[in-house]
Amino acid sequence: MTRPSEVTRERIMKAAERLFAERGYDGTSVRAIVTKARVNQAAINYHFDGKDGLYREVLRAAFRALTENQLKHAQELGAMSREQALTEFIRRQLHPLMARDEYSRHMRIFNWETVRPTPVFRSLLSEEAAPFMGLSADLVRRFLPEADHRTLMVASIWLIGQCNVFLRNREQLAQPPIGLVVDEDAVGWLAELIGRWVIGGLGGHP
Amino acid sequence: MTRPSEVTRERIMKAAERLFAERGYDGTSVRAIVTKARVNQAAINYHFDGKDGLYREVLRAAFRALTENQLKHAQELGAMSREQALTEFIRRQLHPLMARDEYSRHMRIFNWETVRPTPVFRSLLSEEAAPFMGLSADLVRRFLPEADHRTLMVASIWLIGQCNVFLRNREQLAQPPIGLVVDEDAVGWLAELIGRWVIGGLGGHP
DNA sequence: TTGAAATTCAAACGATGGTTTGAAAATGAG
DNA sequence: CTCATTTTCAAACCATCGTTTGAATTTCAA
Repeated sequence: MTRPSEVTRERIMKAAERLFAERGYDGTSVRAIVTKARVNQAAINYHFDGKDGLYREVLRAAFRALTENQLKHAQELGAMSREQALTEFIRRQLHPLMARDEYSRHMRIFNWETVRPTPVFRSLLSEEAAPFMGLSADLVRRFLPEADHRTLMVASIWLIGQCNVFLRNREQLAQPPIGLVVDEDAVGWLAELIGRWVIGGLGGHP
Repeated sequence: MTRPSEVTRERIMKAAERLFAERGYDGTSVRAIVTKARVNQAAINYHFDGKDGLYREVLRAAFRALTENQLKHAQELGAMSREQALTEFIRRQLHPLMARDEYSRHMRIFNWETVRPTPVFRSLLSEEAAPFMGLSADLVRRFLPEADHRTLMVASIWLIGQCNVFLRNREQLAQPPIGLVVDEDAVGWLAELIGRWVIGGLGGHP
């Protein structure tokens, strides 16, 4: 059974996630959230102990969903050639380019955090970023088996960052004078292209 | 002679630049600005016609300084080998890693804009981004002389984005569990490393 | 020195922010 | 059904926000 309190909680979370992603923490008012969620003004304080508490909850949920989604397909990469695995990893990173889905909403919330990290985010990152970093490191190690720890780490970060420009500036890039519109087909093409460059850079055989 | 109005204007600009970079537009109040600048409350409205006008001014100044700084050294790149030029370009991009200087403050203001671009920024970008993109495109073209327009453009964007992860997440990366602290020497090392990967990816000879 | 223009200032304004309140309504175990 | 608990609600509260006001002060050409 879904207790009535659960449905308003869920409504608030959903509305808040969208608004936080769109306008950031400072940019969204609790009044905007309760209006979008069609709940009472005081509901946020009752259920989440204030705007801060709600944001913390939204952030945790986004983080969990995001890492789960990436790690879920981690084992598949092990079965591929290193070149295939790397291209697949990149393709998955580029996925938010295709649609304004839940996934890309979570990414947006994270983007706000990279500009000015909240303490919640900092701890979340230091506690749970390891598996994701590890995934990238595993991919890189197959190309640089003899690299020292520091180089390997930098390479992992570098790999993670390969798609960021395209993700972060999607809207700007779509407009003149660039005009780079990316549909489903184009994502595959883009992943291939970036994949080839990354593989070449790491000394693979594209 | 420096008119008295000029010094308060300058004080406001300076304080505002720092605060906007640190906390973003929504996160900084005009009261915080006037306190930091040690000017009267109404000064912002008198000199800049409101918070919006001040922000516009700060943004324009940051943009101008940033592009000038890159384009000023553009011609030097032409005299180098393509590999040298590309590494130098990357080193220059990594420059803000070294110190909390004016340059990195401008970068931060831009980072806020990439999350949620203001109309001012949009127009600024569409009007004046061309030369900077062109610089990147020139570098890339020396490696991909036969690439079509679309590929060349994507490659240019890709090149510009190579250093973003390190710049944007500097604070986080410096902390555990990564612990990537970057001093002046390390920037050179990092530029070499990234340079080699990019060159390799574009089919050069690292 | 004079006087009009430019600039500074303290105070207040209206709007919006997050949060609190106390009562009303809904819920569900006994 | 009963009644204690949980949940919703409209209204108000208080702080902060960006901006305005009108007078005081400073500036500088005449």
